[in-house]
Order: sequence, then C-alpha cells, then structure tokens
Amino acid sequence: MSTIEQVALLAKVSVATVSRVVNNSAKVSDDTKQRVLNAIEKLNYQPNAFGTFLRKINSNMVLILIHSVDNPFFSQIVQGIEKVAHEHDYNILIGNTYGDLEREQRYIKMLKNHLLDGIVLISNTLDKSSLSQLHSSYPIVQVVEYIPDSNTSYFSIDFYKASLELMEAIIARKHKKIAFIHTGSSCIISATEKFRAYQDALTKHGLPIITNTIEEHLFGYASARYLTRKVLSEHPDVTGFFTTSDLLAVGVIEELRNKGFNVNQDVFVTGFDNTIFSSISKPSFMTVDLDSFKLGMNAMQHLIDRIKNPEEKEAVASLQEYTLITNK
Amino acid sequence: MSTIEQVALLAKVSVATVSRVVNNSAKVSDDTKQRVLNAIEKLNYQPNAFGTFLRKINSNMVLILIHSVDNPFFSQIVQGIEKVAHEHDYNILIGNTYGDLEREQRYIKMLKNHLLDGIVLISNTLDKSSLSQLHSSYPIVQVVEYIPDSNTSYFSIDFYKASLELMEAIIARKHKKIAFIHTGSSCIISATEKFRAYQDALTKHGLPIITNTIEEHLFGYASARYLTRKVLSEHPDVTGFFTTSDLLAVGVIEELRNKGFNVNQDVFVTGFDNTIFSSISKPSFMTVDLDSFKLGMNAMQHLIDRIKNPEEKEAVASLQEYTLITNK
DNA sequence: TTGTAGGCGTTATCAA
DNA sequence: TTGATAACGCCTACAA
Repeated sequence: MSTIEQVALLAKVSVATVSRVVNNSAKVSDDTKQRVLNAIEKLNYQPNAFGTFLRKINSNMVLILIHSVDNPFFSQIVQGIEKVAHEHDYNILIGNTYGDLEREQRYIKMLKNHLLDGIVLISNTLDKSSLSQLHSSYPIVQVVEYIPDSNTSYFSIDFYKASLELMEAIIARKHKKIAFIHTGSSCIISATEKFRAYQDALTKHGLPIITNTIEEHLFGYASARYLTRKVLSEHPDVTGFFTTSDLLAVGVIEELRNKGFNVNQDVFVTGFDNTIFSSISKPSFMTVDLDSFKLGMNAMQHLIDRIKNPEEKEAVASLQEYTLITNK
Repeated sequence: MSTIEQVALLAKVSVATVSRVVNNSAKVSDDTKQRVLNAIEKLNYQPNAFGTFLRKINSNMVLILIHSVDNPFFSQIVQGIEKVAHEHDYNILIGNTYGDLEREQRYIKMLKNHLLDGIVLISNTLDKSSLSQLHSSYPIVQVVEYIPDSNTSYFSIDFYKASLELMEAIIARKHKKIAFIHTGSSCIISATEKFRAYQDALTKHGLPIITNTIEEHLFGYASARYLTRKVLSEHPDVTGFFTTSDLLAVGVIEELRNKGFNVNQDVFVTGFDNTIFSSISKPSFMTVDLDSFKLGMNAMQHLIDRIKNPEEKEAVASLQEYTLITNK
C-alpha cells in the first residue's frame, strides 16, 4: 500500500499538493499536477479512507439492517432507501441479522464506532429500552416493523386497520369460521397488530376465534401447508384464512386445493405485502400493498435529516396509506 | 462525540491507560480501571473506528456485491459466505448493484480505499480486463457468475454440462421442438453457457433451434409469459421449454396452463437454481440444485486465504457438483 | 502499574 | 501556486 507521502516524494512535491490534486480542492499548476498524477499512476496510489474519515468526521455510509436477504418484501423498501441515499451521496450497505441479537449488535457497533453515519432498521431485535437509548445518541430510523413508544422514529402503515379491512372483506363473503395463519416471530408489531385486528373483527361480528394455529416455523410455505392441515382436521368447517404474508397464503391455497376445495368459492384466503408470490399465485388472493418504495424513501429522508441535524431528537411516527388489492 | 483524551482527562489517567482498559490489552490496577470505566460510562465514550483502523491496517469487513437483494437465489450463497466469515471474525456487508457500473464502482472504491478487506462478487458488471486488474491488487473472488479467463478466482458449477443434462431429459421425453426462454442479461456466463448447451444438444439430435425468443425484460414472471405466447404463436408445435430460471419456468407453466396444455404430459418445462419458486410450483418442474451454500462457503474461505496471504495471486477456478431435481 | 511521545494517512490552515 | 505543520483519534514502544 502506497501513501500520500510516497507519492509526494516521487513527484517532488509536498503531501499538501498531492492532496489538492487528488481532491481537486485547490488550484495546482498544470505541470506539477501532471507530475503528481504520474506518481500516483506509477505507485498505484489510492487514498486510505481511514485517514480521510478521521479528518472528515463522517463516512457517508448508511447501513440497512434486515432480517434476511431472502424476504422478497424488502426489495422495494431497499430501493426506496437507495434512491434517496444516492441523491444525497450516501453509500448504502445491507446487513443480515436473522433475528440474531449478536449479529445485530455487531452491526450496531459499527454505528457506535462512527464507522456508519446512520442505520435503517427494517426489522430489529433490540428491546424497547436499548432501542430508545440508541436513538438518543445516534441517527437511526425504523421502517415497516417498529417498537411502539420506543421513542424512535418509524415509517410504517397501520397494520391493525389494514387487517380489519381484510377481515371485513372475508366476513362480507359470508365466511363464519376464519383461521389465523402465521409463522415466524409473533412479537413484531406487524404480527401483533394483525392478530389483534383478527380477534376484534371476529368479536365484533360474534364469530369464533380459531387461535390454536399460531406456531413458530422457519419455512413459511411448508409450515403454512402444515398449519392448514392442522386447522382443517381440528375445525373442518373453517372456510376463511387470514394469513400474515403472501407466501403463507400460497401455501394455504395449495393445501386447500389438494383437499379439493374451490378457492375463492368454497374458501377464501388473504395474504399480505403484495410480493411476487401474490402475482404468480393461481388462483389469486386478496393482499395489502404498502407502497414500500415510498416508505423506504421517507425513512431515508428522515434519517438524513437526523444525520445533518443531530440535536433534533424528537421521534417521528408516520403511518402511510396502503391499498387492498387482488392481482388479476 | 467524546474522545479517548476526554476520558483520560476525566479519569485523571493517561490516554494509554484508557486504551488499555478499552482493549483489555494490559494489566491495569483495579481502582484505576474502575475510574476509567466510570468516565467512559459518564461520557458515553465509544472508540472511533477510524482511529483504530488507521493503526490496524485492515478493517475485517468484507462486502458481497449482488445484483439485487430480491433474487431469492442469492440467499443461500450469502448464508454460506456469512458462516465462514463469522467463524473468522469478518463482518459481512451487502451491496446492490442492479447491474449498474457506477454503483459497482462506488463499492469497489471502498475496497481500493482500504475500507474493505475484500469483495465477493456474486454478479459483476466490470469487463474482463478491469476485473483482472482489480484481482491483481486486491482480494476478490467470484461466485456463481464469473468471467472466464479473467485471471480471477471463481467458484461455480458447469452450467454447460448441467444444461446439456436438462436438454437430454427433455429430449428423452420425445419433445422435438424445444424453445429457449431467457430474460435479463445475456452476456453473463450462466446465460451463455446455457444457450450454448441448448444449441449443442439440439444439433446433436438433429432438432431445430428456436432462437428468436431471447429478449431483454425486467420482470421475469411477466416476460416469461409474454415470451411463451410469442413462441406459441410463431411455433405452435413447440412442446419443450428450457428456461434459465425457476421464476421463468413458473411463468411459462402458467401461460401453458392458460392455453389448456397439460404440463408434464403434453409439454415439458425446466427451470434453474432450485429456489422457492420450484418448491411452490404446481405442477412441479425439473430444475438444477447448485448447493449454493457450499459455493458461498468455499468462495469466502478462498477470499480469507487471499486476504491473509496477499502475495498469492494465482487465480483458482472451481466448478462444483450439482444435481437435477424435481421437487415433489 | 502508569505515562510520554511518536506515528498511522489524511486534510486544512497559515505562510511563503 | 506551493510547502510546513498541526490536527483528527487511536495504539504501542519505551521509560519511569
């Protein structure tokens, strides 16, 4: 690794001049500039970012913390974030946490060590007080998933309201026995709100709650099929399925068709997030579109505001519009 | 932001002692240690990584460059990489390039600026000579997609051989007219090798090549459906479909079923990569499983070797086993 | 056990 | 237009 000093030596100039050439930060006469450029070329010199950042204070790097890269739902959010980031000259990095606190802490340490200017949490594992504390000292923002009353800004939708609407849609189709199908963490806000709406809608209409279907499973598709079999064996008269994600809906539908049900006729299934899975599913099902691109943009914009204006600590809570749709 | 000096001042010790406490690097008497810890606590001190790294030379950060987070195929590779990285105490970051050279260059700049210890390229946009040059100065490795003869290590499978086997499977089922369905970049190695195998297999068996179906489209599923319609209108007697990815296969199948074909009976479709799409597809189709977890592990291991042993420049080319499977 | 001081590679200020 | 030089925050001989 060559340093600015070696370049200066070879070009017979001072390090200051080399720096000026590299950053185009001040006028340098044409022939000294050429000498410097030649030296840079010859030594294959590349400035060491740590030296630079040590002076500059900030790195212009922002990290997105997601559960795992394989959730198709994150793609649009990430693109929204990247759009705004790009416009403001921030570099975006992504880290997988797999819901593992230790991994998450490793990334958060990069923030605390001033290696990152900020973090966008798409799903986080920290508890309320750790999060709140982090927010009080560093620029962070939550998107989609968030911890309520954690004193930390978030951009999401009203999962409760959207779920109520889905439930009303199912009930309007005269289904009396409706099951709740969910896999994965049940303590994230989207899951708790969905379940709350599920219960409230049924209670309001005097319908039974079929709660024994909440389980923790890793592979969404397979466990959705398993849960469907389980529900049907315990409650053969169930005809409505409220699932918490599109992939689950696909699994439920497949299992129902296997059993000879005519989906959308005898039985009705809803998904969530409007991912590729709801586009390719035959038959189609009702799902919720979040405009996650916009969520990502807004969150990133907010994060940048915080980075540029660190004294402003007040948490912002924004719940954006969504739409119920059925693809094709 | 508080510095080591402020901590030293408050604790009435030297910065050296603070450093020793922070890094547990040498014996410090219990009560000075306590004083230092108190000061750290009070000032909410976190060491600045730039100062540290400036001394340490390397950052223990490795970047994975992928096309986009929404390709389900990358998930296993990333997990393989992360497993090995974790074991060797490297931090993994991910960057989306979207096939955009400028974005890719921004990330590569981080490598050149010594911010990163190495890069894993899952898909890259650089041309052969740039890549080769990069490899000669920095630790990089290619996984799955690679540029042949670029003097850069890669870990992948023999796409040509796998595709030949798929073609033989189609032909063995008595299909005489077989179309090639592909969207996205056609200059990546996986695409060229698949197409070469497609042609060679047909030639070998004296069957016609139906080439006019290669087009560039963004959304795999929709364009697969479009291409299928196009093929069928131009060549109504086509009964075999060799597609370059599982999502394309799903699109082709949907279109075929729409047209009243009995898939796996009248017509036969193959996919590639054994992603979630091949698991959920009904009917099922034949696809290729790459053991991408292992590919990721091997690539990362190689990268670490290079990071630790930078003089070793010889490129390693490894083509790993794969399996043809039909889910369920 | 603790402190002093030099250096990691860069940028920015001040003179020349 | 150019050059010395003092930071930036940290670590580590070396000394005490």
